[in-house]
Amino acid sequence: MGLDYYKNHKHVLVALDCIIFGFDKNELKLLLIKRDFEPEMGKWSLMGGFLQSNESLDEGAGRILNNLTGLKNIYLEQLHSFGEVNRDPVERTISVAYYSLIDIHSHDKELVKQNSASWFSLNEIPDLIFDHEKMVNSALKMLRSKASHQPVGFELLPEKFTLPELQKLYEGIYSTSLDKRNFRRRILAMDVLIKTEEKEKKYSKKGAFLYKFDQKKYKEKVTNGDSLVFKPL
Amino acid sequence: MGLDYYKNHKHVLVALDCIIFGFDKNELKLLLIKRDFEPEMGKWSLMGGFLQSNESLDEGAGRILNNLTGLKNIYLEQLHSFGEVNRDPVERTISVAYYSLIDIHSHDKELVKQNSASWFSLNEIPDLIFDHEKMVNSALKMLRSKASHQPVGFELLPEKFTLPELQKLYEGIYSTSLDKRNFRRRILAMDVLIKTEEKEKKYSKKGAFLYKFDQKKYKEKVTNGDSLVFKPL
DNA sequence: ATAATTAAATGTTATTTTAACACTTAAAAA
DNA sequence: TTTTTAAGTGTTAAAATAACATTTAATTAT
Repeated sequence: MGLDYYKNHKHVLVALDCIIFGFDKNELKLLLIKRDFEPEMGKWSLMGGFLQSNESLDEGAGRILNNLTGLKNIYLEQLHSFGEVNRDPVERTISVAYYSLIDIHSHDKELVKQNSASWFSLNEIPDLIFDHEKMVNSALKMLRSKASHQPVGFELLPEKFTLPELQKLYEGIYSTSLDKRNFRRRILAMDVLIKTEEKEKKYSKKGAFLYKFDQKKYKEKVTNGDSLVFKPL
Repeated sequence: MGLDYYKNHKHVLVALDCIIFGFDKNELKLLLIKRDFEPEMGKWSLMGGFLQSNESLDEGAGRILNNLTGLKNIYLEQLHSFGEVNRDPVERTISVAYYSLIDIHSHDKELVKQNSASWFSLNEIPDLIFDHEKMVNSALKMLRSKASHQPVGFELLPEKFTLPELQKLYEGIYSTSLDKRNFRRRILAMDVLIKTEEKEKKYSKKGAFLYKFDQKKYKEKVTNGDSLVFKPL
């Protein structure tokens, strides 16, 4: 072996695909694009692109997410790399999949339109190209697992949100229904929420108090190694 | 865009690196190789290689693991892909890291010698090339997380093992000490162990009963969606 | 033969956590 | 002022957990 050992190996294309979650009208949703290019033109797929030579995998995924939503500094985590030999019919390509949680109301709707993208409820997802369905299932599993031991749910909500909204979100993530009293007790016990004096009256006459996620307290807890297990179930 | 869209992107090398865990003398260990090729000749690194065009990522990782240990059908899971731009000084390379759990006494010692590989205790790991230390830390974290909700520990032991040995293993994985009575109660409560009539007398005069892992029962439980949470702590 | 040694094996209890459950309150609308 | 709607709040029985010490089986030494 030696330096030219490297040259004797096949170089492959590296794709980055993003599973983008949002939450709207009490439902967990996914942002998909309608391909206006070959292969599989006209079919639905995850937003993706190819790794460029001047960027890391994380940076590439961030760029692709930004291209579609206009958002920066978004919750984005690597999910898994998919590398079946014939997963892309055109050419050997491995895909590094990322999943992202965004506040569905904060993205650039114009960009989304330009990319012929739309949001789909989890139970209305169309057929997807290649192995993208596998990626989505894997991401959903990951999201569930993550949400049960890290407060990631907040990433899907606007800065201020009510406890009933937060509960609906967790119910969406786990496709289940939760007891209101137990939910509130547990989520407040995590001690990373700040109650504001404002009320959101969209959903009821009484109105529900708005809360904010306490980033600072959360980071402190992480630093101290405090457990942040949140089992909504 | 179109078919030749693919051609306009840089193709990169894809490496596969294996973090190989074993358990010996009450310690969790890692199998590392001394590089006899450039770059970084003479330094320690994870066992790795490049993805070939006729194999999937999983298959490639299995091949590399087999090259070093002679073992097949080993517990092997994808960990994470590492893709910093300059992680490999020779050429842009992304590495898909896998971690593997093997019975340390079952591998081919001749092959290991040929590859100038050795086993290292976790607290005696030498400096590693590139970003391999990051990979090891990440794998250890993953192993801990996995072991707490799936009975992966058995992969690191021979077919038959005693409960004291199993406890030592978990203590190694979590770098902690556990109460014998609570440990036994919990591990047996999982109901995936078969007690044999044989005793292992290596460690005591009385001898400890040997147990086997009940693959069949385990798979049943997985199929039924039974929870298999094991919190040794 | 008996005693000493060594690690394996075993159960109980107080404490904490969890899950199940129904009424009251605030505000707007009728 | 009555009705409507969803928000907000506590208690309790059951289950899970964590803390803890003695007995047992077999070998080794006397």
